[in-house]
Amino acid sequence: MSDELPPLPTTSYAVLGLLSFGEPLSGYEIRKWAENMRFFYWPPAQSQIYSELRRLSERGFVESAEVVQTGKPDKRLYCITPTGEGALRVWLEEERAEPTIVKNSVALKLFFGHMTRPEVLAGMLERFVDDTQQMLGQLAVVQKYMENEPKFAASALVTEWGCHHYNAEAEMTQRLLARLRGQLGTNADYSDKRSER
Amino acid sequence: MSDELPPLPTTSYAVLGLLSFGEPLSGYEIRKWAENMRFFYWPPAQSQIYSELRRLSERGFVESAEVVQTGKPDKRLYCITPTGEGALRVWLEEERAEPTIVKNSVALKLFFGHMTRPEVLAGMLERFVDDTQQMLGQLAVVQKYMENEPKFAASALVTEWGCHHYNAEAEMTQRLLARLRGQLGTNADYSDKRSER
DNA sequence: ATGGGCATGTAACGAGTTACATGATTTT
DNA sequence: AAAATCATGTAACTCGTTACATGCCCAT
Repeated sequence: MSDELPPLPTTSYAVLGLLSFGEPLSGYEIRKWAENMRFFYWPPAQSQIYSELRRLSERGFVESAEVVQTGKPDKRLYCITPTGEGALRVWLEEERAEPTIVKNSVALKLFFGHMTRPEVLAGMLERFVDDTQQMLGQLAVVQKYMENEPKFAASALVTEWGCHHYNAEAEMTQRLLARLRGQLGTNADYSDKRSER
Repeated sequence: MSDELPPLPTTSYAVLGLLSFGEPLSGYEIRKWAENMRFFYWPPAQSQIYSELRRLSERGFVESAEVVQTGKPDKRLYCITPTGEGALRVWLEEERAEPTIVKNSVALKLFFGHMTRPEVLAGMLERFVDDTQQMLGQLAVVQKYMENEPKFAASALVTEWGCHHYNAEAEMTQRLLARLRGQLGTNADYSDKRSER
């Protein structure tokens, strides 16, 4: 009667999903996988991964094959259970997806651009382009790893999508930057800085 | 000595920044503005806006011109102070920007696509394209409001950037969808569903 | 011997959401 | 008469991060 467990947050399913590829993984390994997904889904902190695994375990969605010692420190490997697979499938098939969350502080700062000098904004956008291209390079590595592995067919679709995404982002930002530089001289708001000296 | 206040989270600056355009705003009005920024910065819950305003007020970054009654319920208008403007400028000019956070649960679900049928994934992506186009329409309204207002010159740059962004997103997702549909028949993993009936 | 990678976990905190509470005015 | 909009706020909670604690192995 009182067994209406609250729904799990998306982050739990992200952890659960990583165990659905067949291999048992430790918390530590899950963390590394999750980091490769940061391009489209922000990974939880290391400590949260361990607590998610405990919660998933309480629900019977994962099981820990007991501690393995490979000469290294103790290592607790987790497997997804049939119950867990069922729960994952139910989640995957839910009609209503929650909205995509974006927190782009560069965009936010540019939005308040009237409070600072255009050169500051330009520098910020330059760094953003650099960062985006770096992300792109890192994503390309992940993608190369996944394409041609049939197990990761769908996953590779996502990383490829991500490549296009960050590519487009970098290009759009560069165009924006060019426009911003073009306005540097002509903008009435800031042209008085010329007369300052 | 002990006055090392902890740095404010980005969300605080989002609220503070909205008061930097000159007009005093109430919590309620800030909420509406923040919602127009959801395209590039996820807005805090209504209740959090009020608590951020209290925190900002404690730091002397904003001041509340006392309660105004326009026939309607009480309305507390907040203004940014010179101290607040200084703090905002310092934040805007910080060299190291924090990373952009993305939580795209559609991408996440597609990443685990091996656990469900391609038709489910296709339906999901279709809905995502629809949602993206709807976002685009809403953003266009905001953008129209801001362009040509000199006060919002920088802000309009962001909304325009956002338009390109969501446009690109919709197109990329449609291409992805086409590819997914193309694989529906040829993929060995799922071709056995044909023999099911 | 120093630093980095492997490996797990706890405690305290801060960020952020949900649900609730209230009540007037305007629109349908 | 009902619903939406305006308007503010509290309490309880969950989500998620940071910092700390531990300790081994491996490479430089």
